[in-house]
Amino acid sequence: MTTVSANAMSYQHIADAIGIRKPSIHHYFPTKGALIEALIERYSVHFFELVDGILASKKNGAGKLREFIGLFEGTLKQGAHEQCCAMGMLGAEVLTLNEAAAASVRQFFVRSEKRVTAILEAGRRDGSLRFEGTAEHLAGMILAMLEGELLIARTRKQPGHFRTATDPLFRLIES
Amino acid sequence: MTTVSANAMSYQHIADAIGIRKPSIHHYFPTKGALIEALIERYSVHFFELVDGILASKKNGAGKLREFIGLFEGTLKQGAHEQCCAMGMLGAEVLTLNEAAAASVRQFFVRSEKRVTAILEAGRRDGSLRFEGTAEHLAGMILAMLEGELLIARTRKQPGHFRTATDPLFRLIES
DNA sequence: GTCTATATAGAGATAGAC
DNA sequence: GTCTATCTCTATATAGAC
Repeated sequence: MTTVSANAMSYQHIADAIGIRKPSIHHYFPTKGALIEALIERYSVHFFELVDGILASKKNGAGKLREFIGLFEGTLKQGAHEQCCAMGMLGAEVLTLNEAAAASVRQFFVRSEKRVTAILEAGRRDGSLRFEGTAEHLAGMILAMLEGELLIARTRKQPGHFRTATDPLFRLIES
Repeated sequence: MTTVSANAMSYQHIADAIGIRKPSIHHYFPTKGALIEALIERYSVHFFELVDGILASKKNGAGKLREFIGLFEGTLKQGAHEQCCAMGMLGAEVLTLNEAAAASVRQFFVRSEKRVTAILEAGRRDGSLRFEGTAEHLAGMILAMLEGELLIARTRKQPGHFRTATDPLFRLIES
């Protein structure tokens, strides 16, 4: 199921993929809104488990930032479980989602920005990162860069584009 | 027509918006693929006219970069003709587009990256911008940041988020 | 918990009148 | 160039049997 958008994902696709019939899915997710909300919740929990693992590691700030960016790059790999960041996918469709789902997507980005802010502040404290201004604003920029590059990388034939587009960040802020 | 995705945009929506009936649209755009291709072409021509105007201006590189970023910020404004970057919208759906349309979207990003590269090189020459590494790679990062922030900004309630997430760039590369 | 059958709505698209 | 009428397909969703 190389799912590419919430709107493009249908009960029929899911039914075919897991080998049951369409109405059986409604037993678990009565409406599509409920299904998408569950998808967001599941992805979100998984993502922040990984991120909090990174935050708890012994690496310095720059190392944590590289690992965080690696999470995003990993979603582009052939055969990856998720072939794009589910939130970028849903963010693009946020205006078509119900209010609960839209709020969850918004929440995802707010929480992500907080985590990147924490990484940047750690890096500034331990001397591995150097930048002026608030960590929060720079975190917003980095998150935007990552979501945007996932989007752009999927349009490119060039596999290494993600790396060349995100590496310049380290030339700018790494000590 | 607050169009939010190519898949969400239907002949019916267009018909309602411009006051004719669905089949009349097929007279101009026989298939939806043709319609989307025309949309991409039109948007692309318009966008690069604006960008080339910026490139030809007397501003220094940093000024040109600010103007280029302003083009993206403008698409977020209430009542703007386009309420999101059409290419970001289509980029997110690129895997659902036909080959011709997908190639046009890819081409759009390639050409955009070239323009940003030119702006960065101009800025480095005139001394208004300072950065290490290739201008092309940094251009990839900036474009990713812009597309990603358009996406994220639409999920945020906070109107100033675009500005705070893109401003840090200038603290990093402006002389 | 999964199924068949079906309801309802909307999509893209075509035929043919005017 | 725009219309009415219609086709076909697919979508989400429900009822009710097993």
